[in-house]
This record gives sequence, structure tokens and C-alpha cells, in this order.
Amino acid sequence: MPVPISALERETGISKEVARKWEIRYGFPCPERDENGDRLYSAKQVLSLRLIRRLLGAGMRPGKVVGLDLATLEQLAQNVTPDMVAKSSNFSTRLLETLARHDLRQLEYLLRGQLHRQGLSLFARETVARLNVIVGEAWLRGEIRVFEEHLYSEVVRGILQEAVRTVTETSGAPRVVLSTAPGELHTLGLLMANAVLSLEGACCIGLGAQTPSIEIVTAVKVCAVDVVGLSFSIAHPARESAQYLRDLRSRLDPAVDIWAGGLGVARLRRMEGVRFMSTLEEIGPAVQTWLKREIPSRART
Amino acid sequence: MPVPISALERETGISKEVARKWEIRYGFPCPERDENGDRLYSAKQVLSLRLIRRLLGAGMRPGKVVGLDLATLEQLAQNVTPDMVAKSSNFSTRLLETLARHDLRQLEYLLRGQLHRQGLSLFARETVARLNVIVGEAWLRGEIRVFEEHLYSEVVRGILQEAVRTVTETSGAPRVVLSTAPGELHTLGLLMANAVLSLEGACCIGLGAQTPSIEIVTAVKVCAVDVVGLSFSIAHPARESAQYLRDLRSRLDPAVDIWAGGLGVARLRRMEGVRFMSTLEEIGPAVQTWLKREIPSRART
DNA sequence: AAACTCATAATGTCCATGACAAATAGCGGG
DNA sequence: CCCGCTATTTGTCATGGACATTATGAGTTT
Repeated sequence: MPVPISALERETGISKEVARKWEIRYGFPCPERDENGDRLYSAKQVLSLRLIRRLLGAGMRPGKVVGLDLATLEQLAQNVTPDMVAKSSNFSTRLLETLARHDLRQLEYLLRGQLHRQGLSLFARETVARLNVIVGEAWLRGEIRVFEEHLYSEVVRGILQEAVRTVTETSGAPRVVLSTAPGELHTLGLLMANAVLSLEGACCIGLGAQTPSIEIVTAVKVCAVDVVGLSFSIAHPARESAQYLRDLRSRLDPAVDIWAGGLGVARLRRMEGVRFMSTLEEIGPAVQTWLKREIPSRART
Repeated sequence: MPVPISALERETGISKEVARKWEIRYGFPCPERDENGDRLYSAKQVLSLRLIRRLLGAGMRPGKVVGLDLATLEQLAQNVTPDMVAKSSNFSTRLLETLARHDLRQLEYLLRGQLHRQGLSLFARETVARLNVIVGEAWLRGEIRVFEEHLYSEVVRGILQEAVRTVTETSGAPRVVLSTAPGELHTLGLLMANAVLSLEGACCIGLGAQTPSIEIVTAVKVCAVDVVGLSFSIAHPARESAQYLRDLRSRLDPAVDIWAGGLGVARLRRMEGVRFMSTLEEIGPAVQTWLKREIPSRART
């Protein structure tokens, strides 16, 4: 049950160094030691640290939350939970139940049905966006297992990817590259953005996760890209996100837009030359604006 | 151009601690320092370290290779390169060229054509397997950019995923869960295995990357799984792979098979109760064997 | 010659402590 | 209420050392 510090780092995303510093500064987490004096963190501590990381992501400071007991942390976590979860619909309840039963076929059937009822764009913007949050929350609260979350992700990924392929436009405008920052592994957001963008007529070039900023710059140059689309999950450290965006903005041709989306952008401060989108709904207008602005100037040339 | 130690860790997969120890023990990498005394690694050092990591993966010892100059390292790397690359075909050359031109449409066209010429199984086993190695090698040698590798991966992923969906069997046998160990992000191998397995009549349950062993165990119990399929890329540390497999084997019902594949398994020692497959070709026979062994005993009950 | 055993060396991970730059908060003046 | 400044908070890096684990290779047995 107890895990060494290396596992803690993997499971919570908190580096060994930080974990040790917190122990010194705030007296938490104060793990048991094995016979060699190595730290052994309890499952409870791991859970707390996950919540803490989440709260830090929401803008709280370590000094204020590191060391609070689990109940208090959960209390606080309530407040930073997007209210999407609150209006948990009939559909999402059914989906969670299906997930808990591991009925893959049914899961796929439910999602696919919803996709066809709503159409791809609404499905991605509404249903999947909400479900992601709900499933993530359920995991954070220990209501579903890690592998169940994986299962959900894979099924949704499959459905979205299939749908996206059928609407892909190779000659559309604007040309958008999509990726995530190093360390950010969550690619569902990219796929959702890809879906919405493609339906708006854009031409999407997916680079998958974790593209270093310098590589984005090269890709932009070489592929004649108009817009760089980045997705930041709530799990990604705000500092790194900001750093990455700053870095990218400074290296990139100012004529190229940067659009940053995902739940992680809510806590970023506004930044010159970067358009934050806290919702996929904003993609449509953004594309329209871009077209209005760019098409005339291109026709001229 | 020079990068701090945290970036080195990200780019090479060598931990900060190890990098510092090597510096003390072998005098390499001996980076510049910035005005605060923090290490700054040159691009050349990063390149060397990537090669070194590769050689270590192939079984060499740090004491022998850490500190050799770049040319020598590349020399050595030649020898550990799978000979798949040697017989680089006309097709792969054309594909690399297309990739270098960033002609996505052409890239997809080429691959798709090959898929239909060969059929999914052969395409996954032969073409994609070879291309992965070739592209990886090209990156290691600095011939293609990171983002180009990403591009390649995404296109192949899309094509494979689409193809896999059309042949998915929800009531097949054996029931196989597919995933990778924590730290292993390469999921193309899973998709390839999924393709071949599905065509052999198996029922595949993909869990995506990085499922902790304990979660696999739960998934196996809950989903009535017969076989656990894991993929290990060449980049994954052999020690961790072995650790993970041992751990998994000890926790899992002995009746459940473990099949480990990917380029990373070549250097693992054989292990009781784990079947290593260095090639996707071995999947077919494995499934056949499994069916012969299990079906009679099931009919009896 | 192959297989095995065991001491020795090689190697990665962890620990403790301290330094310091960057980010943030809180304060006071415009 | 906004802006700029200082004090504090916080993460990252450095050093040096301990230790468990794993591989190596010599010596022994089959």
C-alpha cells in the first residue's frame, strides 16, 4: 500500500524535491520510513497530494493548503470544480453507471447515439466536455478506478477520431496546428478542438501531445500555418503553461495566432498575442473573426 | 541553445540525479554553468546523451559508453540498430521524402495505398513496424525534426485506428486488454497489436498508455480478461519494464497470460509466465495456441 | 566447455541541507 | 481603483554522502 517517493512523483505529478521541501516547510506530507530511512507515502497522503495539486492549479497557495486534512481539501475542491458537474444530466449518470459496469459495447452505443442526435460539433462542445469533467471528478473522489477512466478516454477518443476523419478538410482556412505543451499528456481536448475546427472549415494538422515550442515554430514556418492551437488540461501546472505560451509567442511570427484552450487556461493571466478560450464554443466565433480579418488581406495579394 | 538540467531530463529521459552522478563519476556530461552555477548542457551533449541512453537500453554499461565522443557513439549505435532499417525499401524512402516535404495529403495517400495493397495485418506487421524504426532512427540521427516525427505518428495512428474500428470484435476470444507501463508513452505499438489481434479474432480492450499494474489487475478481474498485452518501446528503461512485468505477474491470476511486445522486450531476460514477442508476427501463432489450449477446457465446464 | 556461486565493483536512487531566482502578495502612493 | 515597490513565498538547483541492487568476472563444479 505505501509507495516510495518515485512513485509519488509519478502518481501525483509533484516532484521529489517539492515533496521533500513541503515536508520541511509545512510538515506535510510526513511519510513513514522503511528500514533504510526512505520515505513511504500512504495511499491517503497520495490522495491528499492529488487534491492539493488540483487546488494549486486553481490558484491557491501551497502555504495555505498543504497540510490541511483530506476532508477540508475535498471541501475546497468542491469550490474549484467547474459547475458543469452540478448540472449532471440524466445522460451522464447513465454513462457513469455503464462505465462502472464496464459494458464497453453499451458505452460506445450510448456515446454514438448521442453523437448522432447532437451532431459532431455539439457533441464535442457539450457532451464530451461535460463528461470529461465528470469522469475526472469521479476519479479524484475515488469513485471510479484509473483503468475505468482510461477505458472512457479510449472509447471517446475512438469515436471522436473516427468522426473527425470524415470531416477533415485538407484545403480549408485557417490552417491550424494542434498540440500540447511538454508534460501535458491529455489529448482529448485536441481531438475535440479538431472536430469543432474542422466543422468550421479549418484545416487541422494534429501533432499529438508534447511538442516543444521550438518545434512548433518550425512546423509553423514549414507548413504555412495560420494558427497554433494548444490545449492545457487542469492538471497542467499554470506556471509551465504560461512559460510555454510566452516562449512560443516570442519566437513566433506575430502574424500567426495562438489559441489556447482547455480547462487549464482559466487560471492563466491574459497575455498579449494569445487568445484564451475557456470553452469550445469560442472556437466558432474565433474562426469567423479570423476569416473576416485575413481573407480580404489575402485576396489583395 | 544550451538547456538547463530540467530540460535535459525531459529531452533525454535521463534523470537529473543520474546526469549529475555521471558527471562526477565519468566526467561527462560536463556542462557549462550559467551565472548562478546552474548547469547548461549544449545541444551536442543532449545528442550524445540520447545516443547513450539508447546504447544502455541495448545492454551496454554506463562505464563503457558515457564519455565517448559523438562519432564513436554513432558508430556503436549502428550495431544495435535493428536490421529492419538496412533493407530500407523504395517505399520507405519515398515516405521519408514525403514527410520531409510535410505533404500530409500525400503521406496519407501513400500509407493508405499500402494498407489496401497489403491488408491491415501485413500493413501493421511489416510496413508500420519498419517505418517506425526508420523514422525513429532518422530522428536520432537528427535527419528529421521532432514535429515531423509527431506528424508521422499522428497520421499512422489515424489510419490504424480507423482500420481497427472496422474489424473490432466485441465477442471474440481471447479477451485481451492492451496498455503500456507507466512512463511508456508510445502507443502506436498497441494499435498495431490491436489490429493484428482483432484480425485473429480476439476481443481487444484498449486502455491507452500508462496503466499502473494494480489497475490492470482490477481490469482483468472485472472484465473477464484472458490475456494482458503490454507494449514496451526501445526507449523504456529495461529495468522498469522487468519490474513492471514481475509485479504484474505476481499479482495476476496465473491463468491469465501476459504477452509483452515492442522493440523494448528484446533486451529483457525471459521470465516465468510472461510471453515475449519481439515481432508482431508472433501474435498469430500465440492466439492459435491459446485457442487450442483454452477452448476445450472451457467447453467442458 | 558449460553451469553455477559468490565476492567485488558498478550503478541508480534516495537523503539532508543550503543557496538562490522567480513568482506572488501586500502595501503605499498616485 | 490602478500602478509600482518591497518582502515573502515557493520551486529548482547544487553538493556530498549513504546504500540497495544489479552486473561482472574469477573460481569451482559438473
